[in-house]
This record gives sequence, structure tokens and C-alpha cells, in this order.
Amino acid sequence: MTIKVEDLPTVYNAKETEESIYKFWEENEMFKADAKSQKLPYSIVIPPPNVTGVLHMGHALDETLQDILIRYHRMSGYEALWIPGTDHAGLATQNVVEKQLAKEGLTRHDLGREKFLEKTWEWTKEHKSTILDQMKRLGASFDRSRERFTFDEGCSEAVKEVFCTLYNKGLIYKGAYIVNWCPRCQSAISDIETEYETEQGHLWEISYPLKNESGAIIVATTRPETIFGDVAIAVHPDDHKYSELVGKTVVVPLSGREIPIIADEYVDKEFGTGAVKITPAHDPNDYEVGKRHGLNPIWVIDEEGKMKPCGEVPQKYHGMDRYEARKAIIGDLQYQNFLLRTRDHEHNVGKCQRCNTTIEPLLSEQWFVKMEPLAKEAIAAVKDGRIKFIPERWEKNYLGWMENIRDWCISRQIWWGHQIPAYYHKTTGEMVVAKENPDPQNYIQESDCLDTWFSSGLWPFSTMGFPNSETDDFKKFYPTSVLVTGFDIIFFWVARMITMGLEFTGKAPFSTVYIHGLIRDEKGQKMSKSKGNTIDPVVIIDKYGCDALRFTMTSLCTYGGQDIKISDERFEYGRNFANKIWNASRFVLMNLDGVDDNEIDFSSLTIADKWILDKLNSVAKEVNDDIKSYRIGETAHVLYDFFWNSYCDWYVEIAKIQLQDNTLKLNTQRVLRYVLDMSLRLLHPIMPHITEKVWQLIPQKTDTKAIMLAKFPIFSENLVFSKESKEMELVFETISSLRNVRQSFNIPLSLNFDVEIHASKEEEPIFKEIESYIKRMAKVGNITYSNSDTQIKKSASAVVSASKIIIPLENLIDFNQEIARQNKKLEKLSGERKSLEGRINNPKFVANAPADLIKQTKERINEILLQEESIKGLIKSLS
RNA sequence: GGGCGUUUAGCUCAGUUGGUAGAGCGUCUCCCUUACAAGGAGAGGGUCAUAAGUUCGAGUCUUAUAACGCCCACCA
Repeated sequence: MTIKVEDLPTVYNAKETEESIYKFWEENEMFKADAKSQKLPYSIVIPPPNVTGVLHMGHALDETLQDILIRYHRMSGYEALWIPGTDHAGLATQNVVEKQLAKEGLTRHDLGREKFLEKTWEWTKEHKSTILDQMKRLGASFDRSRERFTFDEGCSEAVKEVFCTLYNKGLIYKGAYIVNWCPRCQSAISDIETEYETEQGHLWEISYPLKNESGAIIVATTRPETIFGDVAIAVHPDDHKYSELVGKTVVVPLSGREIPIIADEYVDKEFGTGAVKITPAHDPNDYEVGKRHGLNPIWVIDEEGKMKPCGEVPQKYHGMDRYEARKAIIGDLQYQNFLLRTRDHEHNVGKCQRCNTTIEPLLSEQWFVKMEPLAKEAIAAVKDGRIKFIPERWEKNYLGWMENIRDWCISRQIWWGHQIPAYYHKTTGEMVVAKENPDPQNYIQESDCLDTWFSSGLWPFSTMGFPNSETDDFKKFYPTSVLVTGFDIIFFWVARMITMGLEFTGKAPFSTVYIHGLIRDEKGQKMSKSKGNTIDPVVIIDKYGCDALRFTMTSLCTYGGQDIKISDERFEYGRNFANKIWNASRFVLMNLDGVDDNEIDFSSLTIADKWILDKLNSVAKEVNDDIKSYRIGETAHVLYDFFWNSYCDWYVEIAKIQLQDNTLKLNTQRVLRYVLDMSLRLLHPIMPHITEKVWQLIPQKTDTKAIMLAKFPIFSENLVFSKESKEMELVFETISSLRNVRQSFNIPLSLNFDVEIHASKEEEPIFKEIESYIKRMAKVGNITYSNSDTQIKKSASAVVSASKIIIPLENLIDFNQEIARQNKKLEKLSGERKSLEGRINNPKFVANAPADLIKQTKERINEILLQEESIKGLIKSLS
């Protein structure tokens, strides 16, 4: 393809570029990893988004960071593999399909399990690739040929293997415990799927009359509707108020059932009335108390959150919703004088994370993973450094949770998911846990499914071929290199992958967990559909471009992993930068005259050439260091500063001058080209499309087809030019000072003034070398040199380093203003000097500070003294 | 109740071995200079939440306080 540079638009067209570039990569299968490669492996598995998910800003950040790491390592000579995939998201997906059914007036029960699963598979197949397709818009260089699904055949095999093994080791058990029951989802959920919200409720004091004698015990409760499930009243054993009542019997109001008063240390004497009703079937603490005292639980609320039509519950409440029942019961208690007092009471109520329904603690039979034995190794792996968290503070968080781990309720009363591989004999009820049904004629499979996170927990190795550990991928790419995710799923997912990985592969599934912040709106609030404060990444990409989105997001990442506040306008930052890259590249391309190599002649480099090469070199070093240590935001800042402020604002401007000089032209073209080439490579992981586009527009001699396959720049000793880099400071200072003078006195750009340089011996040759830069960039006419200060005319002037620059503008400037200007500078300098002198005169400083610093301080003081002297002289000549 | 984070320029935030504070946006001034006005040049702007301490020296380390935010626990 030959494109005339002149035809390139002056505004970067992100949309057009991104589409065609991504297509180019895909068509050339550049994301495909080779398990047989000799290169060192670098692998990442994507945190699989829910099949039901739509791309949001959290993904955009997460995927961008992973892509940066993958692209960086790919360019740095690793065999880089990024495995994409999706999560079957048990309950979430089931809910979506059920909602569709509801529109037709159907429930899943109308269809039956088999039909429902068929329908859900249908839906899933249709939507499975949607979110990954959206991620293509982010430029994600994942290997779609290895795409996986947590409910595909391989993952299902892994799940069965793991379940059976854990069961056989006694680490999975089935039992009746209080679980968090969501009456809407109609399933148990795990502890971490329960969120607590503070609610304004009431504390009701209810009188339970003693049996066969006068008197009563008063109980405080927030849940009067569970009254029919009471099996005892508990008081603290040391509570003198009640010591005489322990052992007596009371009558449950509205029901007439008789229950004992017991003593248990669980009770808090200070809270409420110091007496608690015990309802083992509907409260986890009460369940424990009940167990200790051998009291049988009574179920009074059913799976739908309705009062159970059972003997213990008076008929009038049967089938009543739990909240309705609460009202009715309170009314009845009041009517019958059992209700003594109602107080406002703030308390925490558990909610289902998914649907925000108030959970009902319910005693039921569920499957659990015994976590404590498994956690041991998962704790050790982090403590001994096999796994490192970045930022480190999350380690504490992880360890704290792991060390207090509770058993994991893994069964869900849903249909969409991995059905638990346990089989019951139809007549004897005998249970067999096995990968396959031992005898379909006589055995029927457990109807419960597994928690979605059970299969996600196996993701780093189920995607690599596990349980077969002999696959090429497993051998080459497991364990993975790093896991990138937000802190919100450390417990849900990260902890479980570590646990399962260690248990089943003997290796930590990754050596680093890179935790980034969460995306929030401009007010710092979590983005959510219900709040209406979401920003759609696709909309941002359409408006600003993918690279702009990636660059902006990356630049907002901090090493500490702070949450990131974004608003639409913030992406202008990245868009403007992309445009800058585009236009600087256009300039270079227009001036390259077909130069297609980087064969710089090192013997004829100018100061500016050496400076920009040196700078590029140190930037390359910093970028490599930063990415390796996950300071990715810093990478963006360093590159932005280098490309914009050093390359564009200074070097390109200087190159314009050098290109006019035939002896310098070719080498300047090569330096321009080289620095652009390397800058694009350095930027590629963050801004893949524009860098690829421009790189392919540059005349190339190389066989490398794409920048994404080109070598990532590293630090090189050959490109260190410390002396010249320092000398360039003189250019910057001189030109800035002259521009300052021009602006201060409103001298039009059209007027080229002459200057007279009173240079120090060391600096005079440097000034002579940079004359052309000064002339053009500060709009200076003639430059003359003088060593005599005696005949300084009244004029504006600038003190730069150890030299003076006189700008004879007698007619154009106000001398008083110039005096004021110089005095201001003098003040600033002397302030700095005094502070430095204070230090150097402090014997303790001299005794303790490093020699380097002392030397620097002294040098700086001398430099300031000289400059002060110069300025004073200049002021004198003006007055 | 326990833990963590934040507090730096008008706004949003950087600032890991302690050496006299930076960016982007916004503000003021000038400029459509042949890559770019999504641009260029110049300028202004901060007692780094407060208080004590360690140190020759503290935004950076220690302790306390305050405000805001998050996580865990879940006393009916």
C-alpha cells in the first residue's frame, strides 16, 4: 500500500485505524501462541466475564492492563499467551433465561430441567462471544483459538475430577447447616455472596408468661415472625436478674407451646432485655445454641419466605409472606398484651448480592468444602513468597480472610451449572460420588448444582488441559505469570484459585496477583446501571478512540492501586496525545525522503541528537523497569512527557533547523526516524493501534511485519551521552529566558532582536554550537560575543548558567520594569542560596549528609553567587 | 467491634530507598510560526489535613487527633 504522506489527515482518525489494524492482526494470527516455541513462556488467563455480561469500564481497565503486559512480553521475546473465555455464571444466566420465560408466562418448572437447560444452552451459545467480541474493540490481543467456557466439556471434566477427589479425601461433605437462603433466587448462597446493609428496624419486647405461675420473661427481638420457631429462651448464666428463672418453662405467645428457659454464654446481658428467644431453624447463632442444648429446630418459614403451613404455626398465618406475618403477629401480640414495648433499632440485614433480596437464614441440607485444611497451603504460599500481591497490602487482607476461613457452601438449588456428581440409589437412598452415574437404571443424580465460583476456581489449569497435565499448553504455560484483577473478587476468585491450584497441581497458579483499583464515576461512586452513572467503554471508544481510552485509563493507575474516578472529558487527555503522536509522525514522514533505516552515523551527531538519544535511552530503561514492577501508570506519564515535551517540543523543532543543513540532514532524518520508531514501540503496549498504523507507514527495511512483533527497546550503554545532555540545558535555559524577555516586554514575534553573549570560557564554544537553535527558536537575529562587561548598554538581559545574554532593546523596554524583573529573579536566587547556606553552615549537616549532596550543595551555592553577581551588575547598569 | 485506604495548586490526582514539591484540566498574556488550535510560547498558583516526635534535614518515618471512604465481623 502506498499512501502519500500529504494525504494523511491532520486529525487522527481512530475509528478507521482501529478497525483495520485489529483485522490485520487477527488475519495474520498474531495473537496465537505456540506451545512448542523455544521462547520463555508468559501467560495470563483472563478473569472470565459472565456470559450475561456487557462490557463495562471495569473490564476496559482490567483487559487493558493485561493486554499491556502481554504485548510488552511478546515484544520482549517471550512466547506470550493470553487465554480468553467466559463464565457460565450459574444463577445470573439462569435468571436471564427465566426472565425471558416469564414474558411468556412460564417458569422453568413448566419446562422441566432438561428443556430448560436446552434453552439456556441455546441462549448461551448465542451470547457466548458477545462480550469477547466487544473486548476486541479494546484491542485485546488474546488468543481466540484457545477460548474457553467454564461450562464447556473440558472445564466440566475438571470440575468432576476436583469434586470427586476432594470428596474422597473427606474435604467435601454434605450436611444440614444454617445457610444464607435467597427466597427470590430459591437457592442457598455462600457467605461472601451476602452483603449486609444497615436498616432502620424495630426491637420489640415481648412477654413470655411463665407456666403455672405468675410472672413472665421479657424477650427482645427484631424478628417476631419467627416466634413460632422458638425452642427456648436463653439468658446469660451470670445474669442475676434471671438466675431464678433458668430451668423454668414459659409459654410461647399466640401459640401456647411450652419452652424452657436456658442459660448460655452466647447471650449478651447488656443488650435488649438480656433474654433471647432461640430459633435454631432461622438464625445461625440460635442454631449453635440449640445444638449445645439438644433442642430440635422448628421450621416456620419456607423457601419462599412464607410462613410454613405446619402444626407449629397457627393456621391464620399459613402462607403469609414473612413481612406481612410480622405485621400481623405484632398486631396480635399487642392485642393480647404480649407486646410491651417497641423501640427503633438500627441493625444490619443480609442481602443477596445478586438480587438484593433480604436473605433468610435457613437450616437446610447443603454441600460444603472443608476449607481449613486446604487453606493451610494457600496461606503458606503467600507467606513464603511463592505468590506476591501487588500492592502488598492486599496480602494482609487475603491472609486475614484465609486464616479465619469458614467452610464454603458450594451447592446451589439451580439448574444451570455443574450438577453435583453424586448419585442416590432410587430405593435405598445410598449415595455414590463418582464422575459418572454408576447405574442410570437405579441411581439418580443429585439435583443441586455447584456454585459458579467452583469452576472459576479451576480456571488457570482447567483452561490448560487439566486433569490432563501432559498437554502442550499445560507443560508450556502453566503456571501462569500473573493474575490481573480488582480487589472485589480476591475472596470469591483469587483465593479459591490459589487453594485449588496448589491442591491439584502442586503449584501456585500464578506468582503475582496484580490488583488494580475500581472504576468510579466523577463523584467517586461505584458505577451501576441503577444509579445511571455508568460510562460505556464502547461509547468512549467511538468518541475518542480505543487508544485514547487505554492511555487515559493507564495514566490514571497508581502504584498503590487507588480507585479511579473517570468522566467522559478525561478521555480528551488520551485523544489529544494520540493526535499529537499522529501529527508528529506526519511531520517525520514528510521529511524522511524515503530513509528506511536507523543507521545513524554516531561520529557526526549534534548536541541535540545526542541529547534526544540519551533521553530516549533512559526512558526505555524506565519503561522496562516500570512495567516489570507493575508501575504501569508511571509508564504512561514517562512516555507522555518524553514524546510530547522532549521529542515534539524540542527535538522536532531543532530537527527542522538541522534538516536545512545538508551536512546534517541525513543523520537528522535517521535520528528522527529512530526516535520515532522506538517511541512507537515503547508506546505500543499501551496504544497498540496508532503505533501499529504509524509504524507501518514508516519506510521499513526490516522483515518484521508488525510493530507488535518488533523488539521492545531496552537500555543501551552505547546511547549514553551524559555530557551533551547536560549541555543541552543551556539551550533550554537560553531559549526560555529569551522567550520570557520577549513576552515580558510584548515584543512581537515578527521582530528578530540581536543578542550579545557574555559567555564563560567553558560555555562559549557550546553557545557557538547551538547558535542556530537560539536564532530560530527564540527569533534572534545576530549573535555576537563579548568578554568585556565595561560597555554593557542599558538593555534587557538574561543570566543563564554562568553566562550573560544582553538583549539591546533600549527603545522597546521600560527600564524600571526590567529592574523589577531582575530583582525578582535575584530574590528567588538569594532565597535559595540562603537556605542552602543554612544547611552547609550546619556542622551536623556536613557531618551526616552524603558527600555527594554536600558537593552538589556547595556547587549550587557558587553558581548562585555568580549569577547574583551578574544580575547585580546588570541592575547597576540600568540605573 | 477489627482492619485498610484517603486528606498535596481552583478541580482531578502523581510523588517506594527522607535531601527545600510535579502533571493534566482550569486561570491570565501572546501567537492560526510551512506536523498538530485536539496546537505553540510565556506566566501565576501549594504553611503537602492538624498536633507532637525522630532526624542535620520530613509530603515521605513514628504516635495521636479529625474528616471522608472501603473491607471484614454480624448482639437477638
